[in-house]
Amino acid sequence: MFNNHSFEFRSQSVSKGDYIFRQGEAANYVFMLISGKIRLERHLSDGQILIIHQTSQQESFAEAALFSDFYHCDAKAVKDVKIEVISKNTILTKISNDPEFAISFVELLAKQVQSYRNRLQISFIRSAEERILAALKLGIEIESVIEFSGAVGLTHEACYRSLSKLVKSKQVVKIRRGKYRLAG
Amino acid sequence: MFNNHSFEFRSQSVSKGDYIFRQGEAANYVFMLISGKIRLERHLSDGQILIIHQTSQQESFAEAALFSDFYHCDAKAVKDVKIEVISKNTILTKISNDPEFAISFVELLAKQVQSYRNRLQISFIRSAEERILAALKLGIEIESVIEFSGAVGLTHEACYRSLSKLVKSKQVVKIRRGKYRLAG
DNA sequence: ATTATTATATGATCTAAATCATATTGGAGA
DNA sequence: TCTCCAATATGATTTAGATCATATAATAAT
Repeated sequence: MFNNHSFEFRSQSVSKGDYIFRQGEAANYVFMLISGKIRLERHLSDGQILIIHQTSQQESFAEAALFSDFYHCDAKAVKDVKIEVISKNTILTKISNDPEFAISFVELLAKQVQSYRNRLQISFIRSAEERILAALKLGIEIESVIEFSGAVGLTHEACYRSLSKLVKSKQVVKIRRGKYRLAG
Repeated sequence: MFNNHSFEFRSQSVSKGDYIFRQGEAANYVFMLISGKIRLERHLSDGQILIIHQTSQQESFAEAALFSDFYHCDAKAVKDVKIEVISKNTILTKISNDPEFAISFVELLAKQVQSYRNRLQISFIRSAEERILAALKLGIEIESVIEFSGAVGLTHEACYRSLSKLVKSKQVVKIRRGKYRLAG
């Protein structure tokens, strides 16, 4: 969404495995992912890591930090990434001065709200198989079972087991090791 | 947030138990709750009902429908409510023309995103007691255990049991029948 | 005032996912 | 090529929450 708008930003490269920002740091910037893959993750008190969001799309992230003093999660480069770093002030000014931008920004956030509602909904499904099916129907992809298990809130063992059952019952197709898709 | 802005809206009363809109209906309006209490709920395939959101605050709801053709949940009056009904067009125009409104609307949505991330996070906590504690720390209130169980994704039986343990271990205080608060 | 209904509450049992264990596979890197 | 390591995969066991059942208290309805 930032494509159509001129910005004062600086480009930055981050190597795979490195962090773009960490939970608790002062939140001064919003980011635009240009290439690669990033993951937003949060550490739970019991050591579990929750994947808040993950994308390799050209999209912004950490917009929720606009009105927050610090980041509430880690942003990690899952692959080598190129990002654009935009100061919070720049965006707030643009929302005020550029109506078209304001609308598209509101749209972005409204869609995020819906997407979180969907994820919340699937997290309430008790059966592992049903939960995995629901996640796939929502468009959550399985490129790695361990990653996926973090996204749906199941152990990876439960995911492996359920996936193999779903494959047997022909509801899911196994593309290759660790990679699955909805059947049909 | 709509208080400071002049709007063309119509006021409407809805009796307890009635619906303001239903899942699947054409989404033409955003709403502002003036008084009473509303609940947004979604029906899961297994019959479970997920409470998406619930509030008696003076706040807007169904903003996510701004860019959606139909509502994705039911809006139910938990108590008798007074609401203001605002057409989607009105709001979109206002975002374009009123920079101050645009910023506060973005803020509203950004906070909602954070709030859903928080709820998603607690829904991934496996221990019922820890989950309930986390929910209380997030400010989710227990005015009714059955309501609360829907909000945190546990059965009401599990909630009753965990709450009584938490009261015994002095981490939670029972105010009265069905009403609990964090200790301290 | 009496009945009906719903929320609260707790006990007994079941079950499915978590946990723990172990084996295998495939890829990264020396 | 060989070694190492992380991801995949599945088996055995445990356990906590779901489910089913029942009782009681509070509220609403008549």
